[in-house]
Formats: sequence, C-alpha cells, structure tokens
Amino acid sequence: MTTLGYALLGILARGPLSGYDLARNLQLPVGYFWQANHSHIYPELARLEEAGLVGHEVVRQEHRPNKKMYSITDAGREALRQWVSTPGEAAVPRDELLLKVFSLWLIERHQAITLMRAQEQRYLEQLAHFETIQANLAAEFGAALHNPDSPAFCAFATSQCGLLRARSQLDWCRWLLKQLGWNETP
Amino acid sequence: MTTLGYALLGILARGPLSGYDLARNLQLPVGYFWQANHSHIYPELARLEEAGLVGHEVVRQEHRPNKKMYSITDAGREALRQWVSTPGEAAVPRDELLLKVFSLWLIERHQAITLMRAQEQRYLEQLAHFETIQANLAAEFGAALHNPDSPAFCAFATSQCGLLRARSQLDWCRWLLKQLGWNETP
DNA sequence: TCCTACATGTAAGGTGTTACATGATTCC
DNA sequence: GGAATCATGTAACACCTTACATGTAGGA
Repeated sequence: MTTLGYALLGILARGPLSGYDLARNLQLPVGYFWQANHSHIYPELARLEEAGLVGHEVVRQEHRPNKKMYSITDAGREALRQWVSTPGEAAVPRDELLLKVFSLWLIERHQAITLMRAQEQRYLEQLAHFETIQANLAAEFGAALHNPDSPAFCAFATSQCGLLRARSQLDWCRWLLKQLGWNETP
Repeated sequence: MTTLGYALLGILARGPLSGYDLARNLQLPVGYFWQANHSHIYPELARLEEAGLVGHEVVRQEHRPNKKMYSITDAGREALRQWVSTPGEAAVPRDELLLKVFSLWLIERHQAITLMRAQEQRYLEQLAHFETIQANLAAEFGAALHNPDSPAFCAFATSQCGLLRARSQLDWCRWLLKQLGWNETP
C-alpha cells in the first residue's frame, strides 16, 4: 500500500466521496500536509478497489456527468487503523527554501532581504489561513471539537500543527532578516 | 536544472569534494533539509559536468580507490546565484504523521498516546541534534558566525530553522497529548 | 572471518507531475 | 464567445529509492 492510498482511505473514512471530490480534498483541506492530482488519484482508487479496501457505486446525475461514489469497506477501515497505529520511519523534510538559505552568502544583501521578506509574507498568509480553518471548525462543531475521538478534533489537531509551524517559521524569517540587517552598510 | 543539482552546487560552492563526500553531506549535515543517495548523485554530477557547471580531476590515492574531486565552475556559481535569488513556488510539505493524526479518531486512545509519545521522543532528539550542530559551529567559527556573508552563518541559519521547527513540533506534540489525556476514562 | 569505510557506478521499480483527451452546463 | 465547474480517465516524463555490482584496506 502506498501513502496516497492511506490518505484516500483517511478521507473516505469520514464519508463517501467521488474521485473528483477526493482530488479537491487533496488540494486544499488535507492538501496542507499531503497533495495529489486527479491523474494520480483515479488509478490509485482502482487499485484500492481491486484490493477490496473501497467500493463504488455509480450515481446518475442530470445536467452534469455521472460520478462514482467511493466508500471505504470494513477491510479498508481495518487497514487504515493498522497503518495509523504503527509509528513508521522519520520523514525527510525536503525544503527548497533552506537549500537557498544555505547558499545565501553568495548573493547580494538586498536580494537576500527581498527573498526573505517574500517568504515572511507567505508564512503570514499561511498563518491567516490556518486561523480561518480553525474558526470555521469551531463554528461548525463547537464543543465536539474537544473530543479526541471525533474526526473534527483530528482535523483541528492537524491545523494546529500547521499553525504552530507557520508561527515558528515566521519567527525564524524575522530572526534571519534581523541578522541580515545588522551588518548592513547604509 | 533539478533541485538536486542546485543542492550539489551549493555544497561545492564551499569547496571541492568527491561524489562520495557529497553523498555523505546529503545524508547528515545538509541532509536535514535535503537528502539524496549516491545512486542519484553520481549521474547528476555527470549532468552538471556536461552542462559546464562543475569540473573534476582524478586524485590518485594509495591504499584506497582513486577518486574524482569535483569543483564548481564560474558558470556553476552564476547559475546557483541565479537560482538562489529567485523566490520560487511554495513547497508542498508532505507529512505522513499529520496524515495519521488526521485519522487518529479511528484508533484506541492508548495507541494514539503511544504514537504521539514516540513522536515526542523523536522531536527531542532532533532538538538535541540541532543544538549540537550549533555548538560545533560556534566552537569552530566564533564571531565569524554572525557575518551573513559567510558560509558558516548560512549553515547556522538553516540549523536555526530546524531548531525552531523541532521546538514548535514538540509543543504541538505535548498539546495533543494533553488533549488525549483530558477526556480519558480511568 | 566478517563488518565498516572508502569509492564509483548501473538497473529496475515506485512515486508524482504535466500534458493530453473528452464532454456537458453555467456564468460573464 | 470564452472561461470555470463538474467529471473521469490515459500517456509521457521527471524524480527518487532500492537493489545490484565491484574492489581495497583496516579494525573487531
């Protein structure tokens, strides 16, 4: 089983969806920690179905194309549970920005500052985004959000991770910008 | 040009190295934000050389195999500068752990706690690692570490990012563990 | 004797992205 | 008329990992 497969199972465990809907989920809500294109999702769904982890039924629609609604099977839920409860290896975080910062000494000071300011802006947007997500979750689920056995809490927990991360990255950006400013020749 | 290519140029900009040494750099020091295997590096070095961005000379050694020492060319340094100074797209952080947390509601409370405790331990190790790296850099470079035009400062800046990240992840882990504990039935 | 470090490569397979391909409906 | 949304797929390519392949020297 691939990780994408588990990502799909994780979304389908919350309710039946079409491949198209799954693709949208993997662009934004879940997309902040795992992305995928539809061209990857459709074949993967076929593989999951062959393995008996999901099933689908065709829903006829008027005024728009028919769609296949996929649902997770008992076997699928069990496979997902198994995967979630096993620790797994430490992931390698690939960060292009850090690669650039590693070579920042090569470029002009003002270019470096421009680069980091753009990044600062990006993290600010991320932060705002996660705050919006959390506000929406709070409005929709209320007290249920504090129950760790609910899907809503789990969505909140992942967004909380993103929020804290964005904050720490923002701190780092500003620290770096300060360093870049100190030795400046006016 | 691939990102791996720029990663190699970024290391070679600090001094000539063999493919083997580059592979080691991309396992640990740089490896905390970009990893690569030797099987990927050797062909990439050949491509960089074909493009005139690096060159090599064979160094004969006794008691051990000959090696090819690669150095960055002027064209390579310029290409690297170009790449570093352009902002680039926002990266998609793929995080398997967050995918698991997203489905945490499916598993038993004690399993979830075990999972997060293991993760907490992992982040603690990361934190210690970055602190060691920074201590080593401080011991080796001293005051030069504060000069943003030095390669040493850039190495420090990347480790600083890793350190802050590890800290925020640790905070998140503990927040989640607290949430998992609150609704516990003893 | 076996394992690790040094040193360089190729081959096969898995994963992920971009582009190709089609077609109805709705909004500007 | 053109763009966006809904809806599903295939094909080609780029990227990355694992395994295969070879050989010396030194330490446990």
